Amino acid sequence: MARNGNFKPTDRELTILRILWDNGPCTVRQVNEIMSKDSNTGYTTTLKLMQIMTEKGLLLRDDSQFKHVYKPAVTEEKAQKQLVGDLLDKAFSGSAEKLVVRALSSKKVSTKELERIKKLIEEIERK
Amino acid sequence: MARNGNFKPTDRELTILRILWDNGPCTVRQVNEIMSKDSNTGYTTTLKLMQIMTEKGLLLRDDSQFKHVYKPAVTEEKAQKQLVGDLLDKAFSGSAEKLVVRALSSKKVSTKELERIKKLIEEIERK
DNA sequence: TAAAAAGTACGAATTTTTTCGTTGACTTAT
DNA sequence: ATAAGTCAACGAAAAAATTCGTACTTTTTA
Repeated sequence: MARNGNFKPTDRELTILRILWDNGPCTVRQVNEIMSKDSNTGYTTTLKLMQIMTEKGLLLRDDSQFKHVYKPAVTEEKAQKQLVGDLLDKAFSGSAEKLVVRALSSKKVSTKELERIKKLIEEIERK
Repeated sequence: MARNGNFKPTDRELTILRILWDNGPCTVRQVNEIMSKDSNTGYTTTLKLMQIMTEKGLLLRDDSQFKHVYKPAVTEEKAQKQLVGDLLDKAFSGSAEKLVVRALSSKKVSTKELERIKKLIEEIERK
């Protein structure tokens, strides 16, 4: 999917990407253990998921060793942009403002974060 | 789904919700016509989708007339909060700041919008 | 070095989503 | 009032996502 420009991971796939972004390249077992903290998942289930994700072009696999090591094929930044862009279109009719409003009101955001966001806005405005 | 607190519409379902939020209560035909502008969809396909959404608790149906009229069971605001919250957790490890950064950099945002967002931030800060 | 442990591949079952054909009920225009 | 058009119900099938059992391979360890 990443290959042909279509990046649309399912929930489960996003969970795995998240784990790999946070922890760096992992084996299936490592991913499975982290994932199982929240929702119990059989080892082979995780394996299959990651194999399919590799086929889709979402993950890259190093199979030169016995324990295959997987890593994301997409940077966190690129994926996040895509996901936000999608949500923007589908749920907010393209209004970034509304999305920001909801984001800021949906979770507690620290004063420091707010300050940084303001700075970002001012930076954008200068261009 | 909305019923048990789980609000997780599929893409297709979100498209339909979007149409109903924008246009107010609609018959299946109306929704189908709007949806078909982008992607051709058979009438019965749309019908089935909306029936299932009704079962799931995503839509409400008035079937007192021959032509059933559907409307969202969830307000746009509530749905948007949910969706942003979900994405926040799943793709941003809960960091609203990052999400906002991505949102502002993923689409062109007008100066006016940026100003309004700044105002919003200042408002939040005052509390 | 042989048994146990850990790993991958494969295939199949299950569930969910998406699609649409057919049928029969209700409305409208003739 | 009847033919043509519009609609909802239903069932079924295709496609996608999720799950896991089993078999086979490699590594570890006793």
